Amino acid sequence: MNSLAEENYLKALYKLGGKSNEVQTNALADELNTKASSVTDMMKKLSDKKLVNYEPYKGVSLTKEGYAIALNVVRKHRLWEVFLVEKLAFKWDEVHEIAEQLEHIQSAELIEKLDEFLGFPKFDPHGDPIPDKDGKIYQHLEITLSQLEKNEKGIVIGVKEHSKSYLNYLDNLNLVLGAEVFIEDKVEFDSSMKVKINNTAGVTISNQATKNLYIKKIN
Amino acid sequence: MNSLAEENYLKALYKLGGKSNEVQTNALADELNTKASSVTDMMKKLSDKKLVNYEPYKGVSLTKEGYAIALNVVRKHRLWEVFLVEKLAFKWDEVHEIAEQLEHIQSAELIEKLDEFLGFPKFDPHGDPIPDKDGKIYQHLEITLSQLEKNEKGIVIGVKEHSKSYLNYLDNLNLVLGAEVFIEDKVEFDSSMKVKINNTAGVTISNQATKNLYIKKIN
DNA sequence: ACATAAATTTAGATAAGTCTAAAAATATTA
DNA sequence: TAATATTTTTAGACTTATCTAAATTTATGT
Repeated sequence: MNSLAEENYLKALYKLGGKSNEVQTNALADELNTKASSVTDMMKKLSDKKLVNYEPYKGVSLTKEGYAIALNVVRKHRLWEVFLVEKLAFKWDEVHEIAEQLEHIQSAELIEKLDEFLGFPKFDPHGDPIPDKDGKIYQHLEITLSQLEKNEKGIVIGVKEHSKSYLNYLDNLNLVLGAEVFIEDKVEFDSSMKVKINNTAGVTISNQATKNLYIKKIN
Repeated sequence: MNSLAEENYLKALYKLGGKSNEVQTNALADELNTKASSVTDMMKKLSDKKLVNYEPYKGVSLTKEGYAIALNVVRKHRLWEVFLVEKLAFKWDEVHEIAEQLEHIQSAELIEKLDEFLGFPKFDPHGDPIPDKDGKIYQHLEITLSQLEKNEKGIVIGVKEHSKSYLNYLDNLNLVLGAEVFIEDKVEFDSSMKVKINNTAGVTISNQATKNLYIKKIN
């Protein structure tokens, strides 16, 4: 069994380095709001447990086993987020902190039953893929709204940036998962866009916002 | 905010001493599977935080504030048990360990929403009362099956003993919440009973089993 | 009431996880 | 490439929660 702290390090390692990329000590420390020296300590420990590949001064990456654990934590986090939004009516900008706690509950049976209760969702409320029991991930193409051209249409399928303020901003525009967007115009100067959301009156959206929204192009 | 360990001590204090009864150091140590010296340490800490009344060698009891925290942990535990049984189809003998983890999730809003999602249940899957948001408890009368007389009838409303083996034993007899029992005979020698469960063929049940089952008498 | 037993507390140690400050290794740049 | 800057690690300290063993207090029995 791995401690809460260990799980959080593995998850951060997954977030920053994915399946096998090297991550720097400082990057991990930043991600976890801790100090580099604490990271070093933990990397030694995780290395002893064969959950990470660690060589002093050379960065760290997940081992196969560490990856599996990290992915399972991610799976739990995202399933709980679906539960919170779909069943308990939380908004998508309110669920992260609670899921950060729920993701550490230890019970394989609980998660399988929760998965079933939720209808085996493939994506969480932010459009992030939910790894299945065997670690398989249904990743969708990463086209952002900013990449669409004038007169093209798309469906919102996810967000790249997860801050509360951004999610809240999108929510107010009705730019939620499943919303239809039509590009009325693109402004070359600042790369902002004028779009129609679900066929309502057009609004202008900054590049900062459009480049963080994943879209599926439709006709 | 209180640590997980602190919450567990408060909960144990509630279990053993209720709202305000004194609890001995060793009793607490037994309940928590820890050592008396650890209990003493924690009592000093909780006393500093004004969550318990503690005088060396004299035992401890909850303060008003400590009681409120303990009761909230109990509320969370029991609501999660309802969720696990009613929504995720766990059996009543499988939920305790998972609820022991879930009870420590910190989010008042989560619990209010969960309560609503579950339909504001008054009792958990073992018949234990669920304190409401304000700490009110709907306690039902504590009559046990062993107290019924020959030819009397009752409805199972709860268990006094929560061991997995006992719960499993009851489940196999269909002696679950809501089951109807009719006393066909009482054996004076060993206080065992011959009962009909939901009008099926009579079975014999030991005193050990009948004295741990809460019943509501009916006609 | 005095000796003994039982319960409780104190003292000091340990493990996990974190921190600061200093040392060491690596990277950058003039 | 030598000096400087950046990154990382080491050393030692701290906190929380726990333990063992010894000391102390309270309870019990004759």
